[in-house]
Amino acid sequence: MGQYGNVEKKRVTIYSVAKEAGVSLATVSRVINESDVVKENTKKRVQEAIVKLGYKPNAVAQGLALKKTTSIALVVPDGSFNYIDKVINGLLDTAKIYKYNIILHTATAGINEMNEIIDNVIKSRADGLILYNDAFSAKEIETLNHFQIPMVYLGNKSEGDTACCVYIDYEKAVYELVSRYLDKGIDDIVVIDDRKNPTSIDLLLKGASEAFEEHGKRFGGFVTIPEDVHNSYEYLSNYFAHNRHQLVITYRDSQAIAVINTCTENNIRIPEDTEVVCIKDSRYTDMFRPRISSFIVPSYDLGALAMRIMTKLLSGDIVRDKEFKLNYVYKAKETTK
Amino acid sequence: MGQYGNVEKKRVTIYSVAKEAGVSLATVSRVINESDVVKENTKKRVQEAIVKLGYKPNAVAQGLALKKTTSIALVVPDGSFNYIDKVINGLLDTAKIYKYNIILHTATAGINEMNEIIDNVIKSRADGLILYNDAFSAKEIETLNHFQIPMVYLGNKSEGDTACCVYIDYEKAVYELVSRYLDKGIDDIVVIDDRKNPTSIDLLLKGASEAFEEHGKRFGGFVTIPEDVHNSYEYLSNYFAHNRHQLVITYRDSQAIAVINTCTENNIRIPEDTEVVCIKDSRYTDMFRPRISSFIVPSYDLGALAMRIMTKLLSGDIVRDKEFKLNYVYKAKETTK
DNA sequence: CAGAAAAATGTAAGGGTTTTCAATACCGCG
DNA sequence: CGCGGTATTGAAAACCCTTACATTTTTCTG
Repeated sequence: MGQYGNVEKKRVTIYSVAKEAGVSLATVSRVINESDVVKENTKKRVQEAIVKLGYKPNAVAQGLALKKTTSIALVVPDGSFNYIDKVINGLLDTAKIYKYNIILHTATAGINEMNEIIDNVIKSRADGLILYNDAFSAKEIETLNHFQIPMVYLGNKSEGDTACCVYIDYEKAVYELVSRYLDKGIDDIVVIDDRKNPTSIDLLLKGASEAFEEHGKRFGGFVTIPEDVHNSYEYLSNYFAHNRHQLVITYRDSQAIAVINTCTENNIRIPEDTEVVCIKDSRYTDMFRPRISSFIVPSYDLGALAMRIMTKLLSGDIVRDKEFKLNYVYKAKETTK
Repeated sequence: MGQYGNVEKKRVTIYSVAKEAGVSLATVSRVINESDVVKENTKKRVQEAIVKLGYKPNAVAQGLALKKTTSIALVVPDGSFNYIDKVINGLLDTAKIYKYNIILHTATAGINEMNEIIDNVIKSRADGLILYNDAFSAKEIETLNHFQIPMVYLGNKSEGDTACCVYIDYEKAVYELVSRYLDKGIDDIVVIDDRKNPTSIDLLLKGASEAFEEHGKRFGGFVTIPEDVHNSYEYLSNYFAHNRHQLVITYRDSQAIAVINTCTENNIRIPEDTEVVCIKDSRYTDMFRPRISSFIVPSYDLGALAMRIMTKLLSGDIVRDKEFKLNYVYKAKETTK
């Protein structure tokens, strides 16, 4: 059985084209690769042969010859598509421009599948690896640093200082937000601490802590969703049915919605009694009622930039900066006063 | 520059292993591929050499030799990740089991990028193509049928009858739903007709029409969002601020939310004045308030099955059925009486 | 128009596997 | 011990390309 089922037509290779055009295969190769040494006349003949035979270069053979595959592996947390939508779009659009293919992998955060993925990346000879790591622990990520694979961390700071990273400075965002509230004398502030997204959440906690410290106070306000809790919505519901706070900060829209729903159901008015801020905006933060106050995050750019950096890395360019922080904008809506 | 940056260690290939183990490369190949003709003793020696050298087979070379890449291309509509989350999960999990890699492509519905994608698929020698096609027009899909690529349509019926398809029988779902309402004497029913998802929407319209016809009535109730409308939320808002209906059927959660928000803002009570049903459930249909009545759709299974079928296709098994319809369950929540 | 330089093209050696077919090693038996 | 046969192993072609280097053709100079 040949490629593509039982098609029995003989394959058309660079040889067929060469024969058809009456040149050597080297010349055909040069035409394909847009080398400018080929005479205009010959080039035309070859191109006609290519069209006539419907020849398409075999990327696998090219990959073998060139020792690169123009494909890069993308690893995202299992079940994350609903919130990394735009990131992936940015990534894919940029990949398309540079003719890279994206091989998609998911890893369940918590279960250390990194070794398995690395294995695959090495076998498949992907040229590089982009890791969307807002849900992976330092330990999981550490696994990656043993390998000499061009890598970009996307969505968070890289701990091992070898790889590039592009992310939003959530630490600063939260710092500014919390400071503002502390200035107003509001200090009953909690951060929803979802242990399934440790790296990102740690930034939030850090930002909040700093702000508190600077105001001579100690930050202790986190609601920790234990790692083994399956239904975090239920967990939060349960908590907020019995606890009140002045300001609740969440990372994901779904958590903000859980908090808001629960408060409303328990006659806690939003924003009068409790204010809620979601760190990352999503298409739903604006569709939900009340509209959820959040930071507006350039997700598309995040993905696009990560891919751009990857291409630079792969083309051998020296990438001087290791950390790329993208800006965010705070947008107060209806869940804050 | 070698594979993976400036690592200068000589590559370890099947030759290195052969040398290390004192056998020929053919034997190493046999060990790798778990051929059972190799003597136990030799096999052990080879395996030790593999471990010692850290050898990983080069999938590119294998691909060339075997004329297959164990990778399959997945095409999804641009910007669809927020709603095909689970489908992709099912697909990837299954792909992992069968050791297939997924190459991810997006195509903007409406702009005919299929040719470009086909080109890529052929160049990259992906073994097959899975098309999530709830947003592609028949014309776009037609392009694909010219090529002898093993293909599975996911999320919708295939028009060209060559390829397999796995989908939810939305037509029947809507038929049943509408019939139920008509039986109750409710006939001011509209379907949100988003021209950006023609194939799926057409099924809805068909299902509704049938039900009406059977009741001796003519169905004319669609609110068509023109293709050139960017912000469909706004469009729907505008419409529902000035029009009332007894039952509104939408395909996506975001459309249902738009309708509900607008109705509420215009003092149209839900579900008392207007009922709303969303065809596909999502994590948000249950988080939104009021909870949105919807069909519960086995999205994960949809993806998993598509991939399973693909593996069957590729292993040369005869796939007798062409159409795989998956079941759905209707779940009345708070937007219906 | 010869000869040198430049331009265009061709030859052949990889790149790392799989697999067919041939060669060798090993077995049991007479 | 020799033979037929089977179990292992090896040699080499094939998969389809790129590219350094060699060769041929073209162009230019005097």
